[in-house]
Amino acid sequence: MLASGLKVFIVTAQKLSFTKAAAELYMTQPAVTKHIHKLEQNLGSKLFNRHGNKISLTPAGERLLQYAYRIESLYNQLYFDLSQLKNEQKGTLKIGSSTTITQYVLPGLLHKFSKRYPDIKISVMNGNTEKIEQAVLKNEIDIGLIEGQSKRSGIQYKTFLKDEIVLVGNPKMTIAEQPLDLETLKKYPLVIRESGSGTREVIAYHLQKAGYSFSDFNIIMEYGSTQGIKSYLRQAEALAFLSYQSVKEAVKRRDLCLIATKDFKVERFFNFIYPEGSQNKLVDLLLNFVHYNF
Amino acid sequence: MLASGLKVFIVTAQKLSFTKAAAELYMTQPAVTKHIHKLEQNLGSKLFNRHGNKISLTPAGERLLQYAYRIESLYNQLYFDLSQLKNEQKGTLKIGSSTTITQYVLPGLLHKFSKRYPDIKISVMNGNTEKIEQAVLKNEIDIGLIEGQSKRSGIQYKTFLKDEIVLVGNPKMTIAEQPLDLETLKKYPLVIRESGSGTREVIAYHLQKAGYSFSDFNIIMEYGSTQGIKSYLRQAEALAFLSYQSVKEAVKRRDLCLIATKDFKVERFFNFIYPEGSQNKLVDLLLNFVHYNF
DNA sequence: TAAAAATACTCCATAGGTATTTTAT
DNA sequence: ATAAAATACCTATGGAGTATTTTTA
Repeated sequence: MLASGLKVFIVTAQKLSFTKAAAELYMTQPAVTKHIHKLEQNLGSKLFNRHGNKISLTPAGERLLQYAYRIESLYNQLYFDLSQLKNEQKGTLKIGSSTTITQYVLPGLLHKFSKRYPDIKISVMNGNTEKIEQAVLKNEIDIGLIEGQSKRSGIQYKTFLKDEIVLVGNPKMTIAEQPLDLETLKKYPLVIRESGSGTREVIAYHLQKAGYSFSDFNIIMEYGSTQGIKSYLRQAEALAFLSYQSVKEAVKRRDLCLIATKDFKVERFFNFIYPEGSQNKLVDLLLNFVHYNF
Repeated sequence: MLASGLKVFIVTAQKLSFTKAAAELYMTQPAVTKHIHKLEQNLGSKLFNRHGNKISLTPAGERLLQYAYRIESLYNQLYFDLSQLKNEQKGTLKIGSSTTITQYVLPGLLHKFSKRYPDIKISVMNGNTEKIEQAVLKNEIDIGLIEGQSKRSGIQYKTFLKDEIVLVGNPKMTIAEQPLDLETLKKYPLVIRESGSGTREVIAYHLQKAGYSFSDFNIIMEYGSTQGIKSYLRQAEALAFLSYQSVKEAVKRRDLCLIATKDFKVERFFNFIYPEGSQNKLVDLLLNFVHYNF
C-alpha cells in the first residue's frame, strides 16, 4: 500500500543497485529503472548518480530516502492502528540493535514478545551503536537497542536493562574463595575484547579510574568476539571481563564460572532509542511489554 | 504524488460526500467510489458508514484520516526540501487561524511572507481556537495561529504578537481628556462581543478581577462581529472594548479613536501552535520569517 | 569483455469515464 | 420523487514483462 515507487526507491537506495533491488523486489531490472526514472521526473530531481555500472545517492536522493522511511513507518503504524480497532495486533516493527544485545538479549526478548503478539512482524537490523543511532535519526528503523547512552539530540533514550561487566573463567580453575582484588588479578592470564569494542572501552575507563591500565595485567590475548572468548575460556585456564548478559546462560550451565571481584564494579545500562516525539504505537507496545515483563 | 487514493480519501472525508469530493477533485463520482472501495479492501476496514445518501467516517476512517494528513504533510515537506536543494523555495504550507487573527493580522503577515517566498503556496483554514487546536492535533494543518494559549498537551505554543484589549469610540464623541476609569465608563453606552467570543471572555475575566461585571455597565448591544461593531461605532455614539489588532487601521484612518483607560489593562498574546516535535522545515521557515520581520 | 543500466516493444491490469440502477428519505 | 451511492461496461494509460542495446570499468 506504500506508494510502490517509494518502496522500490528505498530498496534501490539500500542496495545501491537496480539489479539487486529488482531481485529483492521480485521484479525485473527495467521495471526498477522505470520506477526510479518516474520518481526523478515527478520530483524534478536526479536521485542517483550513475557512474557507469555503479550508482550512488545524490543529495536529493538522500533527502527522499529519509522521507520515504518516515512515510513507510507511517503506513506500518496505520496498519497496526487499524488492526487494533479489530482487536487484532498485526503490524511490522523495524528494530535495530547493537552486537551484544542482538546476540544475547534480543533473542529472548523477541521470543516472548512474538509469543504474546504473534502477528507483529519484526525486522531486525544489526550494527554498532553509532550505526543504530544514525538509523534512528534517518528513520530507517522505528526503535533501536544500544549499550550505554551518548545522549545525542533528536533521540529519546530509555533504559531497559542493567548490565554489568563481570569476571569469568573456566570452572575448573582454582581461584581463591574470597573476592579477587585487582592486585591479585595481575597474577592470572586475562583475555580482553579488541580495541574499539564498547565493552573494552568501559573496562578501560573504570580501570583508569582505579589507577590501573591494561598494561598492568597479564593480558594473553585480545579477541574480536565475545562468543570466541567464551569458547576459549571453556578450554583454557584464563579469565576475562565480559558483559553479564553475554555469559549468564553459560554460567548457569556451568560452562563458565563467575568470579567475585572486590574493588572493581562496572555497571552500564542498555537503552531503547527512538526519534524524539515519535508517538509510534508499535514502539509504545514494545516499551510497555518490556517494562512489564523484564 | 501523494498516493492518489489517499488524496481522494482526504477530500471525501472532509466533504462527507462522494459527489462533492468528485467535483472538488475534477473527477466523476464513480471514480471516487472506486478509490474508496479499493482503499477499504486494501486496508480490510470499512472507512465510511453509508446511511442512504449520507455518509460518515467509521472509527477506522477517522484513524486513516489522521495518518493521511501526516503523510500528505510529509510529501509537502519533501517537495519543499528538494526545492531548497535547487535553491528554490517551493512548497505548500497549510495554516489554520482563529477569527480575529484571520481578519486583522494574517493578511498583512501573509502578504509580506508571499512577497519574500512567492513560490510557497499557502492554504488557510479558518475556525475558532478550539477547532484550530483540533486541526493541529489531527495533523490537518501544519501550523495554527490562535489568541491566548490553553497549553494543551501534544501542542507546542510560541508567542508571536502582543495584543491588547482597548477601548474605542466614535472620534466625534466628547470624552474627558484624562484617562477613563471604570467608574466613569459606567456612564457611556457600551457595545460588546457576543457570548462565546474569546475577546469577550478575556474582558469578562479582567472585569471580574477588578470587582465589576458586565451588568454594572450600560451595555446597549451585544454583537457577533468585530467588523460590525466597528461599523456601528462609526455611526453611533458608543464605546467598545476590542482587540487592538482589529482596530489599529481604523484608528490610524481616524474612523475610530482610542480612549485611554486608567484602571483596566488587558494584554493577551497571539500564538503559533504546531505539533510537538514536528520538525517541519516549512513551519520553521514561517516562524523565522515572523521572528525577524515583526 | 563483462556487468549493469538504459531502451524498445508488447501486454495486460486498472484508473477513469459514461450510462444506468439501486437505495433511502 | 429526488439525490446520492453503487454497479456495469468501455477505453486508454501506464506498470511490468522479454529482448536487446548501450555504457564504462
